[in-house]
Amino acid sequence: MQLSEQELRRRHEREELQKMGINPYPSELFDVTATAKEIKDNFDPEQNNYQEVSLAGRLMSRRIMGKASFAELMDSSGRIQIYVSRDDIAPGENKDLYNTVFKKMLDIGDFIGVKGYVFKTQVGETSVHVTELKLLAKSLKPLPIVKREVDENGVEHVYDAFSDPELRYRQRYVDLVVNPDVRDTFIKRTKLVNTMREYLNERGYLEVETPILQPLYGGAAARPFKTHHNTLDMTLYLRIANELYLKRLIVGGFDGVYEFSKDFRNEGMSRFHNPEFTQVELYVAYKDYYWMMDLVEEMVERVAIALHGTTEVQVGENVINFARPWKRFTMFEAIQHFTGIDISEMDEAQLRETATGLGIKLDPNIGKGKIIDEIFGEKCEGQLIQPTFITDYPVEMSPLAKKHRSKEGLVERFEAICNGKEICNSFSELNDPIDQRARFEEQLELGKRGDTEAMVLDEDFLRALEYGMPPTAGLGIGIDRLSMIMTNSHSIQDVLFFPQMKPEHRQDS
RNA sequence: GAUUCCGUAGCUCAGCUGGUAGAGCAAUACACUUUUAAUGUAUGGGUCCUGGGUUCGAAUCCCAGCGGGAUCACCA
Repeated sequence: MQLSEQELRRRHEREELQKMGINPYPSELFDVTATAKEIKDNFDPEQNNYQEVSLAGRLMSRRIMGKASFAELMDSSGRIQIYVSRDDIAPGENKDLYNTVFKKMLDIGDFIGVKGYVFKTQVGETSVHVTELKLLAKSLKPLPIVKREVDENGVEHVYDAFSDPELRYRQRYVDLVVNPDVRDTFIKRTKLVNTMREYLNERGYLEVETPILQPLYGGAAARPFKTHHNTLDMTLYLRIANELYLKRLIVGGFDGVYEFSKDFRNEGMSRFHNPEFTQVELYVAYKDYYWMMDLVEEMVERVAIALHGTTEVQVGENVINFARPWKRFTMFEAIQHFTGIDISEMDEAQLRETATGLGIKLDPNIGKGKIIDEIFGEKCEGQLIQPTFITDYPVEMSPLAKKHRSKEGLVERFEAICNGKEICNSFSELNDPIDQRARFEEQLELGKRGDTEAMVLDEDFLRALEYGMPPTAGLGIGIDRLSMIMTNSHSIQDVLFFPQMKPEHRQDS
């Protein structure tokens, strides 16, 4: 590995510091008493508070003016200016700590700890006047230098942004250091999950864990990742959904269970798809899908408020309002609304003709349900910007959902669509074991005809249903998708710390 | 998977119809004790993604590969 000039110099400095008796990586704790944000929010020159503070972080910029310097220290809360004067940090005869260590041996990116008192400079910048300075960890690679200036109109200008997407995703640690927005996005993501978890816990539902390594995959239409257990000498699959295990727990007598889970699907990648992604799935006994719509509205509204303080969220060009109640359309109503065509009474041939007439290209092998889904996907979904529930899906698309209580050929299912994309999927769960077996068998037929995403028959799940499962409402929410909307992110890679990428260098195998 | 654009200094980018590499920031040296994209002067820093080809000569043109972005298709 060829080292750059700057890397060689920093390595040299590391050695020089050691020769001076300064450990560039000391072990002992550094007692932090304040953060940058806390000081900037609360310092008041009249109260003369924060006169003995201790804080730690990365050195992010330096402006050396001879015997005194200004620098920026960045901790987890943000940046604060520090003022370092030679005679304050090195009061005796020996000025090495300032002249040599601070001015020459320290670099942007190094972790330092400082003690001192807070004051405001002549231009009014809250700053820490440093009386003691200690190196906490030497940085050997130069960080990208991103400069920001706020002009007289309060508009921020960014210079030399660290913007190369490849570098940002591959070296997320660097992205996080120099791009504060990235940090905010991920804090919001965690807050989103926490808000949901609190909501579900308040209602008494039990957070559980179910297997990721499964002998049979199920609960969704997707191609799985396959792996192998050596001792058992058997094939295992990484889960594509949690549904079938969570329903087993409802059979077992829990009234409400949920799981935040990483799921894995061996499919294409795009700005909406990563091979591993996060869902929350919830199953509640004795409820139906109407009840679940109310829950989704309430929970997602609460997430929006928790993240933004309001139900309104800017997403791209649109302002999306998550305030309850959301619009509700059956799939047929939505299609009629956006195309003017009532397809509710059509047979397969009429549907095919209608779809073709709307300019939709259809695979000749697909059946009635799939055609309806195609029409909806092409003509409706993208136009649904404000959160909207779409209900009552064709039975062919939903092998785990209960048949509609009154509408032939449909199931009791809904999706919430927002910003033209699905954010959740839910149904009254199918609990008739005979019907469930028939639906699995239809899936097997699809599989035989070459559908690589068809479900497999899970005998143990059927056995569980035969013991009896109460009427149950189930829900899945894509956490990554919802995070994208809630943080106004264009790509799923922006809401995953470490999105999947090809290896940087091809590995010779 | 398809189409298309991109890959040059630590970062952001110039580099024309081919003549052997530039800027700003960062770095180094000096000056400067309330600056803030600090400033001034000077200096160093490159596998031009990789491998072939054309040519007297390739960052530039051609071919192949690697990596990435965008859009589209499948899917959450």
